Amino acid sequence: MVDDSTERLNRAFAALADPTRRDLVARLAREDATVGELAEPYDMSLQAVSKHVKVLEEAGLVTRSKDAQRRPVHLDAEVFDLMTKWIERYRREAEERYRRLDALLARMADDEQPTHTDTRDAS
Amino acid sequence: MVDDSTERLNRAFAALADPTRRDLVARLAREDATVGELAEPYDMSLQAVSKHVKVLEEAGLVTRSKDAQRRPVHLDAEVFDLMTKWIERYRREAEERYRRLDALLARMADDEQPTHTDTRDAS
DNA sequence: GGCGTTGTCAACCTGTTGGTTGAGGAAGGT
DNA sequence: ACCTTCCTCAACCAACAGGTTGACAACGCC
Repeated sequence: MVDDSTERLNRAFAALADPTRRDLVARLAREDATVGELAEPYDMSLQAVSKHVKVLEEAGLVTRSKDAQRRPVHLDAEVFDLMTKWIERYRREAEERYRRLDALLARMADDEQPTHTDTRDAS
Repeated sequence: MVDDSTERLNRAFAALADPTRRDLVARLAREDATVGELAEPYDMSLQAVSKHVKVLEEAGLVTRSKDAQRRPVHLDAEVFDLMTKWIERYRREAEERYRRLDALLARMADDEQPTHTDTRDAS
């Protein structure tokens, strides 16, 4: 058991790494659509688009009504949360650290300010 | 020209699709590190980690001081913004649409509410 | 200059991805 | 019952990704 969210993030990020799939997501954000409708604008076989949709589905980004024949694809935004939370966590950590580094550098600059250098050993 | 940010998003999402690379990012969020330090905890050759770092670098997620020999890897959070903006944009669109759909359904339910069906034409 | 440390480059292997074509399954219309 | 529409499945292919090992480049230290 490799931590379930790890696998979900793997799939989610991989799914969005493809520009065609990002475009599908962008369009599905506006309205549900069938595979046929989704395929129309691309210079690509229907089967290829079907595969892309399958990837999105396995990534949990998209669901399909069991409706059959006309089975519209629907965007499920939940996994997005997982991704943004991951990203934001480390972005904040990095920025926080950067902020602290900045403060440290500022303090060091202050310590250098006095022209008479302090040579005493602090121990 | 395929829109520069498309290519950047391709690389960024692809980079984070790998759990080892996400772990590298997580560690680099806390502190800069050399390739050797980064490689230590993994059951994987140094060369493999070096490749991962290169992928992160080409994705713009990480920079290296030209320092040479001891060339610490440093997390650059800027690309994160691009990703979260992309994700949040479509998540919001989807949620907005969902909200509107909900409202529509609520209205339809209201129209059915009265037991005495109103047959007058509203025109 | 020679040596250890640190990291990259190159070649190679294997599995996966993104596309193709061809065949076929499942529902609805007539 | 049959046709059409919509979609998936299967086989195949080229390209890429993630790992390996081996060679070697760049720098700091004696």
